[in-house]
Amino acid sequence: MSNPTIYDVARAAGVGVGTVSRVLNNSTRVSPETQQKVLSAIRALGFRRSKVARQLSTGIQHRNIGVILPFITHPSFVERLRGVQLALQDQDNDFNLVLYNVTEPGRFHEQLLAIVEQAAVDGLLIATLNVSDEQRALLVEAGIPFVTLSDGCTGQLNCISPDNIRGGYMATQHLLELGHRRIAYVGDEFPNIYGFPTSELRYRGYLAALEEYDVPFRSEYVCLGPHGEDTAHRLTETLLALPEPPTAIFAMSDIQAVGCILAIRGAGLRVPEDISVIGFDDVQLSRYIGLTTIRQHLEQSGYLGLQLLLNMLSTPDNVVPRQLPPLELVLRGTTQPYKSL
Amino acid sequence: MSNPTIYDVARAAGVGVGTVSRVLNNSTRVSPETQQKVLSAIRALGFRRSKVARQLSTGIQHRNIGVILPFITHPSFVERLRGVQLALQDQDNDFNLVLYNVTEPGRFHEQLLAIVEQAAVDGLLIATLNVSDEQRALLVEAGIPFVTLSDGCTGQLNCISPDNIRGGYMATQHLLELGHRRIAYVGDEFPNIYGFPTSELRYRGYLAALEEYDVPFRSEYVCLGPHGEDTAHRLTETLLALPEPPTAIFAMSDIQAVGCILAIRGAGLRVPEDISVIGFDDVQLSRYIGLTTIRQHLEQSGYLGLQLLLNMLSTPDNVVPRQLPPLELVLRGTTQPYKSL
DNA sequence: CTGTTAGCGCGTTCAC
DNA sequence: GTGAACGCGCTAACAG
Repeated sequence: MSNPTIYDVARAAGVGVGTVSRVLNNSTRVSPETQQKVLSAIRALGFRRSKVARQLSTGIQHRNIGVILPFITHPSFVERLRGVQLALQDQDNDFNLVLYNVTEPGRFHEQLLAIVEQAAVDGLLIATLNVSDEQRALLVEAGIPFVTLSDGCTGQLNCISPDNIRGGYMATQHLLELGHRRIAYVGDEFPNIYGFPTSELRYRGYLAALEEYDVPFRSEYVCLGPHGEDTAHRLTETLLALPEPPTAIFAMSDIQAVGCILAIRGAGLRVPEDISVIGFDDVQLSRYIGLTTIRQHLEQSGYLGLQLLLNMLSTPDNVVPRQLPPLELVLRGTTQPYKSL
Repeated sequence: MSNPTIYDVARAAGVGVGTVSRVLNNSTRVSPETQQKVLSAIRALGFRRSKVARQLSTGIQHRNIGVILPFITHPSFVERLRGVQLALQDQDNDFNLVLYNVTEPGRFHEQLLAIVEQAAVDGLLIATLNVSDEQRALLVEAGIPFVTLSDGCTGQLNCISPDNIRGGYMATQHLLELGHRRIAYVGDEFPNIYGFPTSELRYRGYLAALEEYDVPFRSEYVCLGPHGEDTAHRLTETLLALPEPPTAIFAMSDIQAVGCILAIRGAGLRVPEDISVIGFDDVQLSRYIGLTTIRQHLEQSGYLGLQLLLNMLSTPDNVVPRQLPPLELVLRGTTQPYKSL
């Protein structure tokens, strides 16, 4: 029932295993006739040589680095992946890139367990997923170096993370400096389903900026919901229906900002003339639609993350920390100074 | 110099290999003291158990399906990958997704060779890359089932491909029906660096449509260059500088269409009032910027391709062909009827 | 040219 | 509870 081995092939062809191995490896020292015999035996049995046995025997192990991320529709994963890929190619080492997709938040732990159990990976990059202490310990114990691209890690060496609080502050500050006082926040509910606190952190920056500018907090201006353009669209509609709607919106991601903009336009209003909108991330899309946003260097984070991981893999005793460039305010066309009507 | 094995650990801890194996697998039947001895020996030696040996021994091989594609900045790879991922998750089988990135066209063959040599993969999805007969034979001989997401395969069972000629025809026809007669084609030089004939096929559709509508072909309206938004931008500028510039542009991809639009706007003209633009692909971006385009169901093609591959893997004797939905004209805001000035 | 044999590193029976 | 021996499927070195 199990797959045929070279022994089966050898028997079927009436030769020794060595010969089978030789034709498999295109060794020249095989007579054409026996080669044919072996070849047809291989075909007849549907033989396929075992990768693992081969690797064990040759000692040639190609190593895998795994990237595990929630494969959500969000474009940010692409940008990070691009960076990962770039780092991999720069180093020119023969690591395979194995992609693990977390479809449901609940399955992350299960998948992590499987990865550890199978020893499937030599190093792991964990993107946009919250790693519990227990999970950290699991990986450490298994001897699998890992780097997280989390949004809320605080000064851990093996984590690449932007300063989300500061980013939230910067976005809100920009709006405040433009004279806006009725500023809404549209973001993910927190903690979000994957357990990362991105939205909360950016929200805290939002609060801090409001306080700094002595602008009273208004709970009706805070709209939280599941991540996505559609949700942001709906939330914005409720915002617009308010007796005193906001004059500016800080969306916690560019995709959500798009939802906001579409909702505003759908209500017959203009961006930025009637309402200013600022996003967060600076994904590629934002360039094309001219969205003002906070650039968090997503590609860089993937790049640095993988570079760090490779560093941990090659010289564990000499791991040099990596630093993300500071967040930048990218001015484009969706914000403008507040004008009273 | 080589990595320590359980034998080394056993010797260092003064126990047998069996015991080491037991603590490794959390077998309960180990006394706490010996467990500690083993554990510290493991730590001292920096032991990490071999993945391959373990797999060989347990017989638990997890299978890999490889996806090889040019990891260009082009967003279409993302869409296909999303489809691939979806198919993988729908089947709920424990295949690992291994990503191979072709950075330089010349390296594709080399990478393919490596994949075959290492038997790294149980099935291969080859996206947007031209596979020579020699390479096909290589894969067949190695017993690696593969599916291509090529742009120019003609009725092969293991290929998912849109009808690019027809797509080119549809795009051009749309422009012609709107009354345009001065229609430019902006596309990749062909064959492009990766050897696939996409641009040429769509161009042939363009020609066919022109002929059908008795519109004389004008070579100055055909602008070819390396793929990318920037190139399209430049090419469009030369188009606009023509004594008699086109009134409509068919760009062979959405990204290039974006380049065209930006160039047109940069010249102080409007889209579609002054010049109509139609793209090809219907990537996500196009929805946001309201680009009229030909939808080629990229995600679907990834989905169907992987589904087909899994089908070939599980029941090689009963491979059912897959069919891509027909191309669709997606009307958005970048084309309008021709108006003479 | 070809058959035989000894590992590759680990899990897993067996006896002890 | 623990050590020794065998086998996973294949390669490579050694005889013939």
